[in-house]
Formats: sequence, structure tokens, C-alpha cells
Amino acid sequence: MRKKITLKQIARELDVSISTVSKALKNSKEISADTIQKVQAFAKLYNYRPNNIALSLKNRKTNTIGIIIPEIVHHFFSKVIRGVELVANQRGYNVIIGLSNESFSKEVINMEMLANGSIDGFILSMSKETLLQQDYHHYNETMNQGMPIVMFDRVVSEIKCDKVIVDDFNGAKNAVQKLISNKCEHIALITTRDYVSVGRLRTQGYLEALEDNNITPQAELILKMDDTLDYEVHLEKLEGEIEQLFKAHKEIDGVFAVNELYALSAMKVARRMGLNVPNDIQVIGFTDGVLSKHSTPSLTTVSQHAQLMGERAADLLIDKIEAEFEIEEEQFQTVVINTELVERESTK
Amino acid sequence: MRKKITLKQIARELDVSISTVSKALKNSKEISADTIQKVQAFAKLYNYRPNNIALSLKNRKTNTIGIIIPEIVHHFFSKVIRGVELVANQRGYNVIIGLSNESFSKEVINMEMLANGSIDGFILSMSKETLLQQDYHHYNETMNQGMPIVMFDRVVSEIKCDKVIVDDFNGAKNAVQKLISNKCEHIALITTRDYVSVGRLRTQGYLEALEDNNITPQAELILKMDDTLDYEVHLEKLEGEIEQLFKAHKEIDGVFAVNELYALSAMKVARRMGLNVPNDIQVIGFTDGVLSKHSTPSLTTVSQHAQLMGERAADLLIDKIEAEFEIEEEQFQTVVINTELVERESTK
DNA sequence: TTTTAACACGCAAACGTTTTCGTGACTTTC
DNA sequence: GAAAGTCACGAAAACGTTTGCGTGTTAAAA
Repeated sequence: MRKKITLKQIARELDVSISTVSKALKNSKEISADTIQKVQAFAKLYNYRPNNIALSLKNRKTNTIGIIIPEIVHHFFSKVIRGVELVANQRGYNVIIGLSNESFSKEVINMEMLANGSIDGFILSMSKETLLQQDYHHYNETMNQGMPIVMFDRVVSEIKCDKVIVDDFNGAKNAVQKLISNKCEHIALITTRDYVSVGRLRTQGYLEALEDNNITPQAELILKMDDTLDYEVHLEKLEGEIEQLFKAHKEIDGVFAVNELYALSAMKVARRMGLNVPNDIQVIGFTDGVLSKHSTPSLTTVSQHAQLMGERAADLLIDKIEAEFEIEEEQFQTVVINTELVERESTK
Repeated sequence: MRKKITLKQIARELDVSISTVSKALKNSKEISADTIQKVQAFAKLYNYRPNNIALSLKNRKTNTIGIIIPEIVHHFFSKVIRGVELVANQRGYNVIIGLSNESFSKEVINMEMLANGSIDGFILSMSKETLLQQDYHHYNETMNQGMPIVMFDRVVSEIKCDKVIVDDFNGAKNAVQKLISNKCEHIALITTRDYVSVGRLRTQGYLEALEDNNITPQAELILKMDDTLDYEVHLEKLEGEIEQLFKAHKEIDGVFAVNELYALSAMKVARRMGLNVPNDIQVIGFTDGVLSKHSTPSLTTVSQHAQLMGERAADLLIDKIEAEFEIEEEQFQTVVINTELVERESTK
């Protein structure tokens, strides 16, 4: 087992100083051609590579970015990571991940763990618990220490930093408009409680699309699910409530759901009730994941371009990290990613 | 903006030496109670935290593990990551990810990038390209430098290291046995080409289950897909071939597919041909992902316990990292994770 | 022959820690 | 009152780099 070789060892072997070795490897013109040749040959032979940790310490720069998300077994978040990793790698950075598991304290702990020198900046999406507690001190403290943060998807206006968000409002509005254009007259909305900004905006989009078409929104057609429940329980309850809704309102001919799973559940319930999708009832979901693509019928959805979000977030962050000349007037950007309606079989 | 404070700064403020500060923070009994109190109060006030990079350099230990996988937008791999992250965090480690994107060269580059001091060990699953090229030099070189590696799922016997694998053979065998017990007499197999060990083992399990029940395997009932194609093209081709298979062999009453998507495609084709699942034809897939759970009918699958694999891999790796006393006789373990047949609606 | 300049290299500091060892100032002991 | 011991702290090395600057040697210029 041949351990990694260091400058010091090369220097000793070749009977020169450490600095000479370092300079020779960089083709410094302070060093004679002979020595350069000798050192480089030796270094190549022993496969010398500078130690990243030592470089990080010296340069006060790790070339690593931290990403903190609520959950990784999730199509949307994993696509974002892929985007982040893509541009990070292209620009010479590594990516280190932390999972908050939707918990406030895990989010704080993870951030503190990484903020002590391990990374140059954060990309993160808030946990539901943080959103509920509205305690943002850890973000501000981190930024006060000069560590840049880029937030994506689940953001909040109280925090001043760069952001990448989806145009939830227009995405929802367009989806509902599509249903209306497809002759739906009684469109139900299946959404979550409002504390996540994302859910609120999508609801607003739904409402405005209706109003634009002179349709009076009916509160009874709006189903708000509590998504803090256990997953399995949640799902059962969801289907039950959808079924009630459909039974109480036979006139429903369109459904807009704020996520994939809700849309799928709606389709499942519809089928169970003998309704045909899309002939009797048309369905559109949000988030373009595997489920939408492979369900039967496949689901028309609002695509969020998750990977693109990750890419933009990474670019934003790295730009800020590399903007050495501390602009005193901190300027924060919010990048809005446009959604796209992917039409499949669940609409006409 | 208050930058992170260092020992040196505390020392200067309090007019003591750096070593005194360091010791005071550790409650060393070399330091007087007075000084300890003073230093700790000051440190708390300024929220002092030791710099991880400096510690890593000093200790020659980063408390970070690297994980390299072919793809992250994938239920199986993201579940593995979740498992790794879970135990890594519990044991005080961070996780840094690298995506090979199924490419040999990206795998090599990623490994080299991380192997230069950034991490203490690797957890990885080989890319398809590496599997095809059978070039394993980068693994061996990394291990020669004293960096431990744990491989999972896609492994190869030529590489001597710790491994965590799924019992693909018995998983497949049990699945097929289940179909046979459910009175299936003509069971088709939809699989990939053999270069991935995983595919080969599942095929063997299928064959042995048939033989155990005195059923002669028929080559015409085995469909081997080339999965190196572009995803969309692949899918279309897949459905076409399954349809041909079903039409040519109307007697097929059971299907075992080596992954979720193949199983779903089989169900889709069956439905299109007017066949009822599970009454006319029963289907079992491999890999317990979201698709299986939420398809209609929901899919009976062989669950791989991906998260558990990640947890075991992380434990294995950290155990090795922390086993200081270099056992000369390197002993490598292979942990086999048992599969579990999750019965849903696609079987009787 | 003396001065100057170029060359090729080494020294040392710095990044932020931890830890071993040395050392003054007191206190105790006989 | 001298020897020994205790206490509380500082100096310095080490981890592996990079880099500004100083310096000895040789060659060119005066």
C-alpha cells in the first residue's frame, strides 16, 4: 500500500527544497529546466496530486458547495441535485449533500456542520417545519458570516438572498385555462394547506384562471389536504375525500391537482367510480415526474424544469462565490423559471 | 458582516496564547478556572466553532465519505443515498456525491477529484460503461493509496473490497415461484443483456424456479432488451417487442420483469390487448419504486431494501475507516441483503 | 579586476488547529 | 531557607500547500 505522496517527500528524495518542488511543478521560471524536468518526472512516476484539504486551508476556499434539501427520494429534488452537480462539476466544484428530512432541527444542525469551513456556499430548499415555525435565524447567521446562500422552490420573502423559483402562479393558471379551453365547466382543485408558498400560489393561479373566464369559484370544489400526516394514512384519507367530493359534485368535469400524487389519486378514484379520463373528467397535475409519464392514462402536467432550477441555482451561487470584489450594495436576484404544460392522455 | 472567528483572534483579544485558548475550550486542567471561564464566555459570545478544514488537515481525516453513483434521478439510488446519509450523519460524517452518469471517464474523474484528501472513503456503484469496458484500474489505485471502498449493487468479483449486494438470484426465484404457485404455466421473462451481473443473476433465478417445478424453459419466452439505447426510443421498442411476444405466445399467463418499467410496460401492453391483469396474466417486477406502488393495478414487486443497502454500506465503510490498527490480512466482507416479495394487485 | 546582473534555489510565513514539552512563579516540605 | 513540587501558561512543531523575498554562485559588463 503506497500512501499518497507529498511535496515534502518528493523534496527529500530529490534533495531539493519543498518550494523548489512546488514551483517546478508549476513550471515557474525561477527554476532551471533541468530541475523542472527531474521533478515533474518524479511526480508523474509517483502520481503526485496536491492535497485538497491543504489547498482549501491555504486558499480559504474549498471549491465545494453544500446543498440542503428536505428529502432525496423525490423526483423533483433529485432532479435539482442533478442540475446542481452538473454545473458545479463543470465549474470545478464538488457537491456535498445534507438532508433535513423536513425537520427544522436537522436543517440547523446540518447547516452548522457544513458552515464551519467545509463549503463555500449553500443551495437549499426549506423544510416544512421551518416554514411552519418561521424561524429563519440560521439562514441569516450563516449569511452574516459571509457565506452566500441560494434558495430554491420553497422560499420566503423575509430572507434576503438569491432565489430560484418556479412560476407557480402562471403554471397553475395556464393549466386551468387549458381545462377551460377544453370545455371543462366545473373544475375542482386539490391542494395542500397554505403554509407552503408554493401551494398558495398555485391556488391563486387556479382562482384567477376561473375569474378570467367569468366562472365563479366555488369553495366546495376546493379540497385542501393536510400533508403533515403520515404518508400512507395521508394517501388513504386523500382518496376518501376525493371520492366524497366527486360524489357530492357529479358535475365536476375537470381536476387540477397541485402535485402528481393528488392527480393520480383523482384518476384512480374516477376510474373506480366508472368515470373515463379524459372523456368524463380531465385531469392535470403539477410536477413532471415518473408517475405522470408512466401512469395509465398518462398525466398531463405542469413541468417545473427541476434540473434547470438546479443549474441556475448553482450558477448563481458560484457567481457570487467568485465575485471577490465584495460589492457593498448586496444585490440579490430572483430567477423565475417558466413552467411548461406537458400534454398527455389525461386531457383531450 | 462578521467573519468567522478563529483561535488566534480570541487569543489576541484576551491577551493569552493560542494554545491557552485551545486548551481552555477543552476544559483542560492545565488552565485555571478563571481563564477557562473567560475564554469560554468570549467564545460563546462570538459563536466560535473550530474550522473543519484545519481539523481535517491536522488529523488527516475529513469525516466525509464520498458516494459515486451512475444516476441520481432514480428511486433505487436515491434511496441508497438516503440510507448512507442517515448512518453517516449519525456517526458524524458528511456525504459528498459524484455522479458518473453511467460514463467511465466521469467516474474516473470524479474519483480522482475526491481521492486527493477530500474524503476518507468511497461508497460506489459501477457505471454501465465501466462494467462493459471491464477497466477497474481506478478502483485498485484508490485502494492502494489506503482509501477504503465499499461497492453496492453493481459489483464485480475481480475487485477485492467490501460489498453490499441484493440477493438477486433468490429474489427472482421466489418471484417466479410465486407465479408458478399462482397457477401460471407459461411465464415470460423480460430482462436486459447480461453484462450487468444483476441482470444475469435474475435470469438464473427465473430459470432455476422453472426447473425446480419441472417446467422446461423456453428461449422464445425470454425477451432480452438492449438498455444502452436512448431512453424514449428504448421504451417504444420495448413495448413493440412485448406486444410481439404476447401475440406470438397467447399462452403466456405470467410475466417476470427485471425492473419496474419493464413490468409496467408489460401491463400496459396487456391492457391494450384486452387482457386483464391479474386474471388473464399476472405480473411481477423487481425494484420497489413509486411506480409499482402507484400504478393501476399496483405492481407486485421484489423489494430490494435500497435504504438498508445504503445503511449497511455506510456502516461497513465507517467501520473500516475507523479500524486504525491496519489488520495486515485485509478481510473483505460481502453483505447480502435479502429481498422481499411485496404482493399487490398484479398477482392473484 | 571590480561591479552588476541574472540565475537557481532555499527560507519562512501563512492558513487554523492540537498537543508535547519547557519554564517561570509560587507553594510546600524538611 | 533551600530543595522539591505544583500551577498556569507559552513556544513550537506538525498537517501540506503557496509565494514573496533573500542569497550565494556564476557570467557578463565596465
